[in-house]
Amino acid sequence: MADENGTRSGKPEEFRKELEDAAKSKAAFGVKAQMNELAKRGISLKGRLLDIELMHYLLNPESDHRLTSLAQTYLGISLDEAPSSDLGSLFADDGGAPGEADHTKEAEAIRSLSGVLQAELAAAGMQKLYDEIEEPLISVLSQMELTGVKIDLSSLKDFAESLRTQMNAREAEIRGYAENQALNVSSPKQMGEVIFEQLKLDPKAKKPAKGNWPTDEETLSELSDRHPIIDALLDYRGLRKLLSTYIEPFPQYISEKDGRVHTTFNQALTSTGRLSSSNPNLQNIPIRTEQGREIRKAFVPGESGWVMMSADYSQIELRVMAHLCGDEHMRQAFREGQDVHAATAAKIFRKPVADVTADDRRMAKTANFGIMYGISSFGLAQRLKCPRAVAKKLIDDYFESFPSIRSFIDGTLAKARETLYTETMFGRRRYIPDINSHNANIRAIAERNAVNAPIQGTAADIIKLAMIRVSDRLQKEGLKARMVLQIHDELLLEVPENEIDAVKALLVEEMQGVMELSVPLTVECNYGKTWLEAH
DNA sequence: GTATTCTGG
DNA sequence: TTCTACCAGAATACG
Repeated sequence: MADENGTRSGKPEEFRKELEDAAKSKAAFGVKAQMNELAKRGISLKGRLLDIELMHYLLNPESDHRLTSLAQTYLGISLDEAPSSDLGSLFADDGGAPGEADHTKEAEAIRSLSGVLQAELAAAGMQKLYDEIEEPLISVLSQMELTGVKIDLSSLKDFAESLRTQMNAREAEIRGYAENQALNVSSPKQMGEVIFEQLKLDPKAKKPAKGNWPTDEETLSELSDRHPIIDALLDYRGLRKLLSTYIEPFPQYISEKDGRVHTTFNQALTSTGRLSSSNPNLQNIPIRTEQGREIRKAFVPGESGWVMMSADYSQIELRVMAHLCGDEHMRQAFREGQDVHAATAAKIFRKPVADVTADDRRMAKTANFGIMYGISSFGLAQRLKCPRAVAKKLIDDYFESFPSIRSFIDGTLAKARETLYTETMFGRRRYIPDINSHNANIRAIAERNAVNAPIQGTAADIIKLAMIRVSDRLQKEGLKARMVLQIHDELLLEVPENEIDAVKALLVEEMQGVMELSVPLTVECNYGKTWLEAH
């Protein structure tokens, strides 16, 4: 941050004026964090935001974006480590305030880099992606981070106590079975030895050459008939996870100023263009188990008379794939609002939809996801717990039923081999340097990444654009409702009761209308007193 | 610091 | 012969 005197102008008031001057471009490294700090001091950063970290993230999402590396690579100059967070670097467009001579070397580097990287973006066809998606998203995310979300800890107290009691009982039970009161039940190494060496629950299992016995859920659930220690351990782990990850850490994240939790949305991190969330991660709050869902009940509106509202894209990645490959059968299924996994099953098993069994559907659903992730017959067999030959037949039938999906995959791979990158509908790139590797395993991983990145990345582009549109609309219409979280295909808002209808309509309209695909983008929107009820 | 495990999309 | 579905973050054990 700038010191109290301002670093560029003589007086703090002049500095504020420049920061809030929409006609002045601001270049910086990591604009969102600086925007947050300014906002806390009542200063609203305006004007073009040339974030060199974000620009470089677009140029190559998986590379190192540190300022020192960028200065070295693009300018050939060495900067000191531990860069200052001095806002003196914010000004891009002129020589600084009158009479100001001592620009830091770092600020000069940032200024130069902003020009160089903009040119690189234009050359790569990603100027619009920056200008129309990532740059406007900075202030949307800044606002979401500053707003935070209310987590009602008092509502979790009794639940936490109950979990602790259950967990302690399970721990004692496990130590009893193992006849070892010193056993660390949380140690996979120790539990592996108890299960496979002491109790010998799987006589066929061979000790791994290196490392420990595997004790993950998938392995253990196979053995649950053999001894009650298995279910006790799985139960213990589930309880412990909830307590140690989703309940006990939260008090430390609650701000003393507003009593809310403020996550950080990382905008320049993932390989595909998704956001991530950290400190705390609010994108992996449990929902699948009954006890896990209790946690979502604690996510509540900050004011009485408000509700939580959730709007999520239905099957967005599968729709993106249907659009990208142009498969007529899959597109038709979506257009007609069919159950797409059931429709897939009908096609690959060559039977009417009415005859599709739950098991047919489950296999087709697994296959659909598998295709998007660049499946192998071995991988599909493992997931379906079926013979590899059966899985291979399923994949063959799948591609025979959806030949355009195979063409899409082949075309994507061919282009990647040629250019060494793939791109989303919006031109976002992911480089695939190993696509021509002579090592089959490395090449296979690269191919899976190449197939998945345009699908996952296009979905990420779509929801980012929707966030910008929703934020604009809320502001233009003078609504008090505010976005608080994004969870990849879902937006969570808190909304005053008298705005419910307006916000619901606005969300559906903006999210569905982000862009026209050859399949409809459908959004489901619900609200309630808690996040759980809104979902 | 790495490995394991589990949470989400 | 080996490995095996994509993208993440956090807590914990252990060397």
